[in-house]
Amino acid sequence: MAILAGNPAHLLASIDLFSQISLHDLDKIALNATQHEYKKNEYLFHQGDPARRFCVLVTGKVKLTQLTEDGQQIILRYVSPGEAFAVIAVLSKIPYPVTATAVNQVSLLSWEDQKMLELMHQYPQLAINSLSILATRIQEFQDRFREIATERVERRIARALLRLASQTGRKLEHGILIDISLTRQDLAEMTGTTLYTVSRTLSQWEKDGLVSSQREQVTILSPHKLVVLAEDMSR
Amino acid sequence: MAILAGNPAHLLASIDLFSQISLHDLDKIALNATQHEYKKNEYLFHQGDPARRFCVLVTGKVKLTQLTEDGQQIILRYVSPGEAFAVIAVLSKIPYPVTATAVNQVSLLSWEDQKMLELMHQYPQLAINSLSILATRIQEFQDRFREIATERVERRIARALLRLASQTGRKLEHGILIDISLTRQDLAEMTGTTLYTVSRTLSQWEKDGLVSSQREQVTILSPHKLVVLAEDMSR
DNA sequence: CGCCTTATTGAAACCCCTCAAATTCAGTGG
DNA sequence: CCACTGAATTTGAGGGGTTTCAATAAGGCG
Repeated sequence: MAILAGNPAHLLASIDLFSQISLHDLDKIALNATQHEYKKNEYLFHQGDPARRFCVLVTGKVKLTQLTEDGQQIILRYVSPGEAFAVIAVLSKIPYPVTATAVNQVSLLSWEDQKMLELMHQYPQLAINSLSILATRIQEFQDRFREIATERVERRIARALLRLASQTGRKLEHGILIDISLTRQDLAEMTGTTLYTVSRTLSQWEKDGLVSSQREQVTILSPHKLVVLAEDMSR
Repeated sequence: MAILAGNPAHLLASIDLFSQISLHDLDKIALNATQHEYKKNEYLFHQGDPARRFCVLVTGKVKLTQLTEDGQQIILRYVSPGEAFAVIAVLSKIPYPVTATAVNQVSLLSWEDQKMLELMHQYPQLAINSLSILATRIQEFQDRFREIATERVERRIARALLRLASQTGRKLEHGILIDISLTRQDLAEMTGTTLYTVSRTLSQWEKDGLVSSQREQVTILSPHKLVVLAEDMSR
């Protein structure tokens, strides 16, 4: 809830959204931001809420999910520190199309939507940076759309794990631990399958020495073999 | 290839990308645009080409496709007049991630990428408009991602037809004609299935009086029943 | 310890893909 | 005008990847 403490402009400077903006301007932009904290599993906002704030994650992880009409849930993506989210709703003036949940202890900066629009008029670079962020995100969705449209479940799970590893992987001596609480159900909702199929797949991979999985936790033992699974073109 | 003839600023004024920009400014923006024409089935650019131009479709339809590593093709979307495309590549400074094909006779306006960036700095509203366009597009992709991840083929085909009808539908006395050349293969590439399944589905729908399909052409006879198929929640 | 959530595993059903073959259709050139 | 050709479409048969359902096991937490 507090206005930025410490050295606000420097905090912003390392974030993509604010690249190529002078420290002087960042100071003014930072003045309009408020800081929020959330505990693990707390909701930041719900799908359908009016979109009021433009958010940038500072620490922690945020999960963005969408509920289908018949009650199924899917995970759209995980947000990492430095990334902006809730950009879409603010810009298109519609309710939040997703639900945001704190995966762990989260701290974020946010701007009131109208204020952010003013700032973009004042500092066009801010709008242009947002554009390239959204552009990248569209491309990611196009890729995932292609994947889910053309690929088998096993490969999609492999890709999901690799993506997670690159975002939140922690290197251990025997492999890469995906360092968030991650259920089979979560993986299923990311890849468009069922928790049963995920469980079977992980069991098989465990036998093959590809991964080691515990409750709500996966460690990749052989990234290389997983990449082969994800990329290999021999059907 | 010609610089805009006729009344350039007015031509732009009705396009989303240029909303809330004064005619005076539009005149200057128009000065930097060039106009191109393409014949049916001609390629505007290929996936992998360096991205140089920011395009707005004036007349006709453009199909955006993506090729997978193993040679499968998917259709990402159809572009209608007034819509911008190739936005992503220019903004993120990567090669075109898609191939653009003229579905019929096409005329478009384009701006050189560097020039468009300058214009966005000069007229921030231009960047902000682009943002809300991209925001809408991401949402569309999120929705389609959810669909393809959670829904059965029949429903996905129903949705695809309804979307096409709203974009390029021509009202006839007995139904809505989807007014572009549209093969079973095309529908399959839009919905992540095979042309065989599309063919079977359309055959069944034809028996049920939902649609009437000929070669490369589909007419929706009962939009209402199709909506029920697309939206009905009883599994 | 008992409870609730998460995960595993088997069996059956089924949706959809794959392959093959036949058919229809539009365009082309004789 | 019609045979010829290649593309688009249809339809059947078979198989396989996934889902679904059910039952059991394993972990974490009060």
